Amino acid sequence: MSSNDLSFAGFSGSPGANLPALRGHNTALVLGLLRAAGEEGVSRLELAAHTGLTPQAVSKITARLRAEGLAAEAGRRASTGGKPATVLRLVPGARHAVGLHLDRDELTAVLTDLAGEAVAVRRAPLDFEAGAEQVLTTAAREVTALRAGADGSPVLGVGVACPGPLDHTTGVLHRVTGAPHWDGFPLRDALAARLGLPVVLDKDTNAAALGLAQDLPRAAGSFGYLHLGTGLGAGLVLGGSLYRGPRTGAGEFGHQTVQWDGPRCGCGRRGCIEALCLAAVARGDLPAAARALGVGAANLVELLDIDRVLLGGRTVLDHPEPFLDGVTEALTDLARTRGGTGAGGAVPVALARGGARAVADGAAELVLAPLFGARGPGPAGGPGAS
Amino acid sequence: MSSNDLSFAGFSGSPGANLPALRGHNTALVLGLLRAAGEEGVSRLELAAHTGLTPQAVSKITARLRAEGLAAEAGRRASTGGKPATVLRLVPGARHAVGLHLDRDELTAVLTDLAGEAVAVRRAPLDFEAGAEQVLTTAAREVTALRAGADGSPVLGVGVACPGPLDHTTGVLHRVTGAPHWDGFPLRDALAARLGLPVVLDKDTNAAALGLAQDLPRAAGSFGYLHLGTGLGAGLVLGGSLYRGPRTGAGEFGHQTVQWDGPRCGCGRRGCIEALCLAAVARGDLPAAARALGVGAANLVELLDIDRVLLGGRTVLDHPEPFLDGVTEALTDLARTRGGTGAGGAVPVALARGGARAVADGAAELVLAPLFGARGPGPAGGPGAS
DNA sequence: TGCACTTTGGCAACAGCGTTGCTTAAGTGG
DNA sequence: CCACTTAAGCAACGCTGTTGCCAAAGTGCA
Repeated sequence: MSSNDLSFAGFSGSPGANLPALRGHNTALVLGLLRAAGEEGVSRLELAAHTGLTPQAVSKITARLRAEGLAAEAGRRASTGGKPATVLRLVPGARHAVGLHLDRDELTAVLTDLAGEAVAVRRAPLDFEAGAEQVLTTAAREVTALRAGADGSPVLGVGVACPGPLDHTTGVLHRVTGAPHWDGFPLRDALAARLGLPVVLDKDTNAAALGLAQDLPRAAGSFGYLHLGTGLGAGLVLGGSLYRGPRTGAGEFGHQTVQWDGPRCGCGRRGCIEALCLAAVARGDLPAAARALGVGAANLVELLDIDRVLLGGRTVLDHPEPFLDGVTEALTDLARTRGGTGAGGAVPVALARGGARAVADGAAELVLAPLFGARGPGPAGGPGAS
Repeated sequence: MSSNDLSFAGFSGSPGANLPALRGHNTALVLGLLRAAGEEGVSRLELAAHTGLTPQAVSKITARLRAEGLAAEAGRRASTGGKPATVLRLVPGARHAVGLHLDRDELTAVLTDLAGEAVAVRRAPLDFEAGAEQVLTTAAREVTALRAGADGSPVLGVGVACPGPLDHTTGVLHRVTGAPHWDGFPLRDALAARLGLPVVLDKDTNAAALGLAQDLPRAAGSFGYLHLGTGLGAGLVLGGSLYRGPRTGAGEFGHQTVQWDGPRCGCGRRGCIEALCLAAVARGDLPAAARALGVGAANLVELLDIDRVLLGGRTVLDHPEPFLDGVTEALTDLARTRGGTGAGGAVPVALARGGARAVADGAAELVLAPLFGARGPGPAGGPGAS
């Protein structure tokens, strides 16, 4: 593997797996564990235990990673009665990625290392509705400026996060509210052509959720990220991996009906969370907005059995407490009615890490995440070994 | 591989993949395509095209399957200018599985072949609340009686579908409403010990959804199965595979709030779909019940971007039309507000195939599905090759 | 009737994956 | 000083899908 070609993860496209795909899968798995270990590092034997591979296989894989500069030895552990274990660590600076958050009025761009840490940030005013040409020019300028910070190491690609509906698989925008001329525009390919870099496009909420997923302890986690800004949306991480749905339409949380005989929403129907929430925010009644959000969060938790709810978006970030309190109360109430299923207790609510930069950081993760293993949900379930 | 050991699908447990796992993965993939092809069969080259494997690899895999009796040659295609293709078909009778539906007042047991077709059905009255001993005895008796129908071919295992909350991974029941003594009972292991067969336990709605998933054209499908009987629940198939959530809690659809200031539900909260729905059914107003169901279905479609809604359960099966009409109307209304995203049109609604036996058929699928490939959602998405 | 062509599928040799068996490295503890 | 334990590498190996080549079995035109 040389320079920019980091297409691990195999299994892309056709489902059949051959030897290169298998190698890619295991390599990505090991890289993912190295990343999760962070500064502390991991020993080869620990990697073997976590992956289920033999120590010898891990030795070969890590030897390749070291040869490519992606991993390095970093001291030793204290002995436990025998030869002390050699600690391996990810070399974060070996590759970089760019995350681009195109919001309605502002562009945020970050250059991150392999660990997902931002090493440079740029902001610029943006009029998203002004049209493709202007946006592309601004975006290309900012990305080019950031690339200098990579300091020689390859930039793997650019992750782009946008508001409106869009198709992740094709990289095409759909009728963005307030900017109809964007409908059908192949933003991904257009930007890729300008930059000469791979580009991945996704919704802002999905990018943020993907970024937040990297903080979770293990791959098994499921959570919902609720983003309340000028609108209300959600990103869903199920079984450790981002769930986009067949048309990148999953996470349309704002128009969930929670009061079917309620006030009419801009979408034409009644009692949508977004309408209830934003109306309450407009009249300054944040607790009421939080209650509406809480009802939706409870529905989400109940329907998808998720482990955690994270809140973000400008409106929440401006006044976090009332929202945290309101949603916590709704979920506590839910837990009470469910009677505590053993491990019981309410599903925890927290503020999403990253603040205003959460989306841009997550956008970079659109490029990085595939390198570290897809961590999809397992098989539909097999016969228990009786 | 001999007799009962059909543990394909590899990748179970630890995520690291070795050669046996790879072989299992591809074998399951081919078996899945053979099953999907049904009576028509598939040629080796078609299998190669669908899996992305080379024709030679497919030849080796199918040769093994034929040696094991799981596949057979079945005539030839018409020539297209060269040597006519040999058609391969699954041999449905090579293995069997048992599906067990334990409802509150009745037991339904089916013996199915590899294709999932029922070859024998038994029903027996059951008092689920009477206690474990009685239920186990009845279940063991019925399964034993069915096994005779397998006629020498190995029975792979027993899939068991129950109402209440339970844990699929451990096979343990949780506080079933009306039968507190079941709480914590290890039904899977107890039944496996009696029968000497592998047992898989899951919720009735999950089993039904898994069964219905086999009818879908391709692996990519996502749908929600809404089951309205004595209660209201759902089974979610996302990206072609059943989504259970971390604690087998996903699909708790009945207590979704759709009218947060509505009438109080038995669960303690207000405006749950189940309460609204069942109240309407009780007073004979099926259109109103359907409207409530429709609001929930629209929420589901919007949140998870699913392709299809299927309805089932006794209450729906008794009078399908009003429910189909009501839910269709709700989804048509939703599609109108969304403005038709290109391929547009409303998400289709249909009655679940299988009628009263849908759950039992699906229970058998708990055993069969792992043999045919897990078909989980793909990686979180990689950089498009610019 | 014959021959060129196309398509299907198997045989044999091969590269490369993780595994196994064994050896070396580098500590602890009596 | 030596037995013991733990970590990690070397070499040989089994098995995977792949590649190159060839036989089988049709069509279609001369």
